[in-house]
Amino acid sequence: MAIVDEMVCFALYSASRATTRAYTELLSPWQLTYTQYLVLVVLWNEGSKPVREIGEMLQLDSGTLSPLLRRLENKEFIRRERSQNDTRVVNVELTEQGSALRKELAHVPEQIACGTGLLDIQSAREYLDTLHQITEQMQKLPIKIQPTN
Amino acid sequence: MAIVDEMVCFALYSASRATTRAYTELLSPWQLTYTQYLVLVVLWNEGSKPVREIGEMLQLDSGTLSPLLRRLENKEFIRRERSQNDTRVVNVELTEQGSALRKELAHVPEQIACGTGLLDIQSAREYLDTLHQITEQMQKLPIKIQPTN
DNA sequence: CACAATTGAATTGTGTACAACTTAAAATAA
DNA sequence: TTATTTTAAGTTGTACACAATTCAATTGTG
Repeated sequence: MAIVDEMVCFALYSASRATTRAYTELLSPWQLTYTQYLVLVVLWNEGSKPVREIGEMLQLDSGTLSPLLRRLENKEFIRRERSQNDTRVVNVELTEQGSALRKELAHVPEQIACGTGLLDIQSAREYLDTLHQITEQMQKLPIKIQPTN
Repeated sequence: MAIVDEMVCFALYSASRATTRAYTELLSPWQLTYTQYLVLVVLWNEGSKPVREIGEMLQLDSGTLSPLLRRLENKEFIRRERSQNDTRVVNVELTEQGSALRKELAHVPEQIACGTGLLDIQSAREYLDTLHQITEQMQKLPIKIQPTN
C-alpha cells in the first residue's frame, strides 16, 4: 500500500508539472508564468490586496512573491503601494493593462478544461475533495513536536 | 465547468507542493530533496542507468539532472561513468553508501502513506488513473501546429 | 568514404519554491 | 512610556524546472 501511495505522490508531481507547462505555454504570448497568472486571477476576483493576503491565498511566502511581483510590476500589469495606515503593508493593485488582461486571457480556462479530461462537475468536485484532503494531510506531516517556548 | 477545472489545477499544484515539502522534511536528515530521492528510487529499483533513461522515467531533462546528479555525486551516493561503447552516454550507478540508503529510508514510504489519507488500494488506483489521464492530456495541450520542415 | 543530421550530456539563463535572515514598523507587556 | 514581541515585506542562498544553446560523438545517407 505504501508503494501505491508513493506512486500517487509521483503522479501528483508529474500532473502538476504537466499542468504548469500547459499554462505557461498558453500564457507565453504574454510572457506570463503560471504563478504570475495565479496572482492576476486573485486580483481580478478580489481587487487590490496586500502581499500577505495574496500569499495566504496561494500559499506562497514573500521570498517567492516579492521578486514575482517585481516582475509583474516591470511588465506594468500591477502597481505596489505602501499602505498609509500601516507602512509595513504593501498593497498590490491592477493597472489598466492588468485589468484588461482578464478579457484577453478569457480563453485560458476553456483551453485548460480540455486538458483535465474531467467530464462532469460531479466527478471534478470529488476529485477536488481528494486533492484538498491530501494537501491538508501532507501539511500535517511529518508530525512535528510543537515548539513550546 | 472551466472554472472548476482551473480549481483542479490549483489543487493539483498545492497538493504537489505540500507533498514535496513533506518528503523534503522527512529526508532532511540526509540532506536529500524529493527529486534526488526519486533518482535514488529509480537506481534502487533498476540498477545503473544512463542519464537519459533516468530522465525518461522521471520526465526530467539534462538541465535539471546534470546539476542534481553532481550534487548526489558530491554526497557520494552515486558515481557517474562515461560508457565505453558510446562515450556520449554517462552511466549513473549507486555507491556502497547510496545502496545502503535504501534500508535507512525504508520508513519514508510508510510515513508518506499516512499523508495521502487514501484508505484502500482500490480508490488509490482509481485516483492514479485520473492523475495519469490529466498528465497525458496536459502534455497534448496546447494543440500545436506540427513543424513541417 | 565524406558529410549532414541526430543524439547525449552539459551549460547558461530565467523563474519559481522555500528556508533563514534582515529591517522597519506596529502591537503588546511591563 | 519604555521595552519586548510580533508582524510585513524584502533579501540571500540553495535547489529544482525548463527553454535554449553548445559540444562532442555517433548514425545515417549519398
